[in-house]
Amino acid sequence: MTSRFYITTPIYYVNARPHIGHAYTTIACDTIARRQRMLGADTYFLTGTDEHGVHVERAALSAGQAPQQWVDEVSSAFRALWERMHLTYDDFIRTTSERHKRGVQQLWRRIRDNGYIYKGSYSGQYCVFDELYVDAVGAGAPCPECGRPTETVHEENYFFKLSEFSGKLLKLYTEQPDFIRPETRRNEVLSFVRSGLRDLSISRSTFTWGVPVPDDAGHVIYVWLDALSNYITALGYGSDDDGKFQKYWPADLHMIGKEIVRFHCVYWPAFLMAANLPLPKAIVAHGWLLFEENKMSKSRGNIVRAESILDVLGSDALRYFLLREVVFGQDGSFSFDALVQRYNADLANGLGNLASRTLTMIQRYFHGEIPYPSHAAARKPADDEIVAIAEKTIADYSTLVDQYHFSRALECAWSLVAAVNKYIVETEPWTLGEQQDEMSRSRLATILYTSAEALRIVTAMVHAVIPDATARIWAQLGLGDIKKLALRELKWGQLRLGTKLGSIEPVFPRADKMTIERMQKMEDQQRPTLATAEKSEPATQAQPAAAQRPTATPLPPPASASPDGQISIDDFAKVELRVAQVKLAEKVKGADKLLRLEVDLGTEVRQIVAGIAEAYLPETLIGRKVVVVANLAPRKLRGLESNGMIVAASPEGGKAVLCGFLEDVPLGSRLK
RNA sequence: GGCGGUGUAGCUCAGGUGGUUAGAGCGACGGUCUCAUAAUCCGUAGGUCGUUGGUUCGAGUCCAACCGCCGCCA
Repeated sequence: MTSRFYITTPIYYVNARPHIGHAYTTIACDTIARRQRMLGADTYFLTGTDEHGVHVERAALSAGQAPQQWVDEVSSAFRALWERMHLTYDDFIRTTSERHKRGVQQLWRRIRDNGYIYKGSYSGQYCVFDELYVDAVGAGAPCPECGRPTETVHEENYFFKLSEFSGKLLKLYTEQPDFIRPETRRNEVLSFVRSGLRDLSISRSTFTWGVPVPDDAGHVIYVWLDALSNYITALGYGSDDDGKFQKYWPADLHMIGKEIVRFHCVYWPAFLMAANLPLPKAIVAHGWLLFEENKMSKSRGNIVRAESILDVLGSDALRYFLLREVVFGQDGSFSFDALVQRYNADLANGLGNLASRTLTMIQRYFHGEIPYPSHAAARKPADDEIVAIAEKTIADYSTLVDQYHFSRALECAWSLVAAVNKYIVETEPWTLGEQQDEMSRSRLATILYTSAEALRIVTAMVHAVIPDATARIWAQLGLGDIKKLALRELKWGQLRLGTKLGSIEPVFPRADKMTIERMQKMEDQQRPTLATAEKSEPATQAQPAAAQRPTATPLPPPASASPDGQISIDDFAKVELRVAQVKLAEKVKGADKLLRLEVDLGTEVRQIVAGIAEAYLPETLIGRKVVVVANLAPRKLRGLESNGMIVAASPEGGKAVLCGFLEDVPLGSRLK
């Protein structure tokens, strides 16, 4: 019986276009899925988009679009990118699809019929932004997720009896220590569950963009219950044809980011238990991909898209970099510099060059046919060493990669590459190539066979990671279609003598100095366009790219003032003043005058460092609406990046007085 | 504030159960070969192993306190 393997990515929220963070998760899953297929497993790889919730509704409205139109666009952007990257997913689920909605409602009914859903009422604080009920006292208390002031609400909701599952969940974590990886996430979940679980509100009635609660159209199902269900609805759960569900569920692996551990490790198993459905076998949480040590964010303007990398270096380069550079499970750092360095050192100089030199010599000395020694005496200890290293590498690599230690696995694979390069230098096949005697020819044949066979083995092993280049090396080795490779049977000596090489060409041409600039330039060019495309972000849209990246684009010339000091209306229009609300304020260490603020512009939260500490205590500012210069170029103060400026009156010799409003104004409103 | 984690060469990290001169990769520098994508290969780099105490014949490796960073929770 063939084994089955069902693997999922999270479904991506369509409030933003795909970037390399999304690509990272999906690449990791694609690698695992490809490997499982090569190992002969009947593999099913699912990804998709999460399209419900108040954020999406809001984004669509502000773009003047119907929600459905909006989500169609963004969802297709994800699929377009995945196609370009040759990601081999088997299905793409959208939460707005009928098949999904039907399945979610079915799951709801099942949980309800089992007695785990009840109608209750909630009065307290609610964060509209995060759709989150907040356990806090006092009107306007800040949301623990985003820091925005919460609203006091009284509403009827459906609740899930999460509190009844503490014991069962703890039993699950104990009996299956590998249910949650890595260990540190497991510890978090354990302490969360041990501290006691409260029932979970699983419906919302304040907006409509969601899946209606069965038999009560006034409510929509909580986005997380909606979203998590995708893992089974995509398999046909709740439909007439649930063959795939029967076949593939439970999932072998849910791959997720560390920010959604709780939903996957606590809520999801509890929902499934309540519905009497089998639980997934494992959940693996990876870390975040940072850009040069910083979190990628819209306000920083440092989100890296995958497109420029694909255009310049190709998808293999990105795949290899992400899996090799980042210790899986931990946060990792992306930079163009590191990408190019890895590319040149490992792919071009390492594997690419090994293929090139080996194949060229076989071409030159043996007319392009894999040679084999005619004399047993031509064999030397160095050859056997390579065989031993190769066999050990096959074993070690597969152990590591099957534990999702991609970085160490690739390091291990490359140790074979290095060993073969060294072997070639030490055995000097080019010297033997000048000799015509039979012994020299035999020795030369041994060396080149050994090199080519080692190359074949590395190529086969890492195919799941760098599929395109390895397919080409495979063809150059004269081995045809790499897809037919049975990885499980991979071992030394399978390369047949006489195999005719294909045409040889470099697979990883070296990247020159201009490479980084080219990618960077593409990113910069893309940003203004994206700002326009992402209509959900009026603040970003209005913000010229020049303001975000002062080094990349020349700054506009200073506003031309007339001799009497007057400016034109156009000059004033360059200053983008907007209403924002302070959600967090704290003193900057070591600075008497500075406060670090986080302000909400309605569409984004950004950090501003303001020199008002002598005039205001931080805690008095929280919740206050202020005026912000939104398109001011970022600047570092005391090591903190300030993205804008708070407008205040500055009397001579007196303390600053913040600008405010007598009437209430919506966040993000522009002053003009 | 509670719980958990973490701090080792310029960078990224290895260093079960304490034991001779603390390791690897990359980068940098010097050298070599020439089959190869100016690639390969060889050599060099002397890091208070966060700080301070303690246990021990002996601690990067155990304990305590402190400092820094991170995560989860409140």
